Amino acid sequence: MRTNILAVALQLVKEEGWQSLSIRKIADAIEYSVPVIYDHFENKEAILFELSMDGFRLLDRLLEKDKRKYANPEDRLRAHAETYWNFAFKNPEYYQLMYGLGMPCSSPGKAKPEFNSFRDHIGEAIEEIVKDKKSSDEETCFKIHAFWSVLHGLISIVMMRCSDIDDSQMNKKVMDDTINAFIKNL
Amino acid sequence: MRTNILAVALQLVKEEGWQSLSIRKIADAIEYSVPVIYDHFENKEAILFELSMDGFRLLDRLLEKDKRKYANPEDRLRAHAETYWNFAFKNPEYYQLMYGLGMPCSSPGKAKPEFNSFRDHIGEAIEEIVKDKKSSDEETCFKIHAFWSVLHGLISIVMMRCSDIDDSQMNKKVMDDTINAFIKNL
DNA sequence: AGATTTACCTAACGATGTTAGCAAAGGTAA
DNA sequence: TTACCTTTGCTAACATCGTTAGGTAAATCT
Repeated sequence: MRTNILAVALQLVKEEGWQSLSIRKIADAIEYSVPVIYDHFENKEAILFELSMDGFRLLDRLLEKDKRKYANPEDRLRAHAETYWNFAFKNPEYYQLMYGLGMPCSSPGKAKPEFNSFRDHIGEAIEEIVKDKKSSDEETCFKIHAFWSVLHGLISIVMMRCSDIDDSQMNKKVMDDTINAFIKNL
Repeated sequence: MRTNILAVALQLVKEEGWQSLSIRKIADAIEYSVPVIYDHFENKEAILFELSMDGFRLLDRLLEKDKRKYANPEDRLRAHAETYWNFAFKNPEYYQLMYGLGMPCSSPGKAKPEFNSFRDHIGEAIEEIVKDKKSSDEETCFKIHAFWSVLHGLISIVMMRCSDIDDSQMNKKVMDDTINAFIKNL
């Protein structure tokens, strides 16, 4: 039942967006009355939270794959960036929910470890890359933060249709260029 | 009246955030009944839209000041970045509304010219910087896009409390470092 | 059989955005 | 003055939302 509620909610969101998701629509879709939903979730936010966790877990699984595939930290970092990008545009509902894009944000974020999954993965790779170079912990931390921000900025601007570049291939190319420049400067 | 509605709405948002802004609260605050608001705005979204325009205009005015102050394009680009950053954190309500951070987004963005004000300003500066170097129009366009994305990513991650860095001075330093690296690579 | 727990529903509460329709006030023309 | 019309504002309602109180009927346990 719990699983069914989450699945149906996600389906509705894929069809009509976060804005139009309501408890009543979920109830209709699972063919039960409204209060049944409250037997399984404290409130609507709890449903969104659980869905966002699903998103983080899905992303984490993809990043783990990269880790197993690429021993070289630079290759791995590139793969992580690509994975992050693809995840965002294959699952925009998840990405919007996870980072509060264009919707009331469920997550102050810092609370849950899943939230930092991407940060941790690119952190590992970046630390390995800068290991040799004499880079302070603080500098490394900054670089990790900056790398994530760049990616998130590129993705969210495209996702919110703020980009003046329509072609998605081109937008991807902008990311590749930026990532390359970033890695060169590590 | 129209002006008053907008002013009161902004005030309410500053006090309690976008989530809790309602037509009825606005009506209470201006000491009129609810339908009066609909004499001046088609709906709630129109109010948000108008407020976001105010935000874009305010930002534009600050960027224009930079333009008058800095003739050197590199200095100007740095100033624009700083202005953008400061604007975001002095007016988080505006920034959130303008780019749909943690709230239902009113703007598909591309429609309004005000939306591209920042893009245009940094675009001018960047074009002037890369003028000498043999850089295609497309490459320049990409660089503009990337520069904006980097800034937006840094700002929005900090604003949504996704950053693991608490100190705002440090977050600013991350931006400065990133901007420096970016400019060096132009 | 009787008691209790489970599964589920109807119906409501309060808040939201939005609108229909009315009342009072003031100006204009006869 | 009287008749009209526009302006200005309101009350009251509608539909939708998240949420919950309380009830019913079946299933389970003692």
